Amino acid sequence: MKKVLIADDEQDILEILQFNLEAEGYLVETADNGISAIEKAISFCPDLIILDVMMPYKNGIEVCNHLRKQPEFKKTLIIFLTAKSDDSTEVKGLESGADDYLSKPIRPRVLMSKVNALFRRVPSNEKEADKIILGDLEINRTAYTVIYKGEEITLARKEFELLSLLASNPKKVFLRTEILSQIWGTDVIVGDRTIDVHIRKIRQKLNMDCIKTIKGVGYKLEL
Amino acid sequence: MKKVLIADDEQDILEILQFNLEAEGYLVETADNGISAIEKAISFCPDLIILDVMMPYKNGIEVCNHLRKQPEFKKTLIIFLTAKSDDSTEVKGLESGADDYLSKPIRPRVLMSKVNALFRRVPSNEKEADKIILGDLEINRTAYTVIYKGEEITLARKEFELLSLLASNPKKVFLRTEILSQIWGTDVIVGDRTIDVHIRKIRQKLNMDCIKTIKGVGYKLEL
DNA sequence: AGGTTCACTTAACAATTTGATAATACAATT
DNA sequence: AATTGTATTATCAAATTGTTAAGTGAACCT
Repeated sequence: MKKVLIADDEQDILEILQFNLEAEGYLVETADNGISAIEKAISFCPDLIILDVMMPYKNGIEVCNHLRKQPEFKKTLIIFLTAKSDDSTEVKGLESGADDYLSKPIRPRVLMSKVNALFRRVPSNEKEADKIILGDLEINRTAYTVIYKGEEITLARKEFELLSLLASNPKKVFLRTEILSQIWGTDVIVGDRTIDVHIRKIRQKLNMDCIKTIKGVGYKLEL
Repeated sequence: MKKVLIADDEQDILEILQFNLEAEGYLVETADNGISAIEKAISFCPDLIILDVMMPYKNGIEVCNHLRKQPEFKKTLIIFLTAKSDDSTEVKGLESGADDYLSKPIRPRVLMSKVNALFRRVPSNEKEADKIILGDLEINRTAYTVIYKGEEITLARKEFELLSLLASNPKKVFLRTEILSQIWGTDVIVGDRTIDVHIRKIRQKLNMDCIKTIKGVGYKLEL
């Protein structure tokens, strides 16, 4: 059963949405401000978050930006809700990583269609996809753990994501540009040595040598 | 590079969309009616189709329904475009399997945000390891490996690219100028003996003699 | 607030790999 | 034998990556 978090400061909107979503079989929680939305998102782990743009304490876009930084919310669906229907807000919303945008007044049937359309795109088989086992190496993306040769090793976020990426397609050579855009995103600019340093830390922490360097090309994982 | 098909009967809309999409690096084709949209979809295999709802011969929703029945369009992204902004059309559109809905007038920046947001959700179908197998020689461009007579041999970047190039079209004679422009690019100028030296290294490392020299012309791979 | 810790980034330099060239040797053709 | 084109080898410069240490800023904890 899919979980939906709705954040809006207007009580009646919360009720309408909750009613409609529950009627379609979704599990719903609500929040009435930005701070509480973040807290509930963390505790509730929803599959979809519907965010009003204008809310007390933290507006929807800020909430979205904050959440998208956390790896566990990278894949969560986010829909914005707003009365404002000017371009720049919409663009800002979508660029902060939202999946859709809906302007008030809310038309429940339209909303439901959108919600269903979004869920159609997201494969629900998360359990298998989140665990990668390669010989001595076991990566659990949900639990955020790495076990190498029976030993559990704690990796920092970037290290973890980097190793995950390489492990997601072992033997494939990932170009440095590929790694950058996958892990750092296209708009962040980091120095040349950043990737190397993370690679080094992984090699060091896991005491492994199966991350191969292909000079002038990139890195690959090979057990 | 992602491919986008736009179908609309208004020429100016086609142009605006095409311009904006191409500016972001998409490959664009257009159609100006429903029938032609279906034909182009089949021949062009786009990753995204933008459909005007109101078009001659077959409207957008009919096109969408038709395409969604074909297995090869199950995963294709579809966005509707329309002047009508009544609920029932929107709902019908989304329920016929579209991924999003955009009402005219088109605001290019909003459209681009939506397009980008959708593509973010659909992981680009990682190509299967592209391999070239020629008798005893196996070149894996994804893993960046060469296996010759069962033995894995490490080649430097230029060597690898050079061998790949020759293997990409065995028996074809590659002119020296061709090799230069393919591997070194047009703006880099290198001396006359550079290619020879790399060819020699490959022959040496692989201990092979199937790179034939055609004096005064170029090289070819022949097993 | 103030201080501490930690992840992340950058800088600086060392180590390594690589690619290009020159010099020379060889082979084929005229 | 002279000419033209290619192979071989050694050498050096350039490009690339590895490593260490230090700086930065956010989160956390009094």
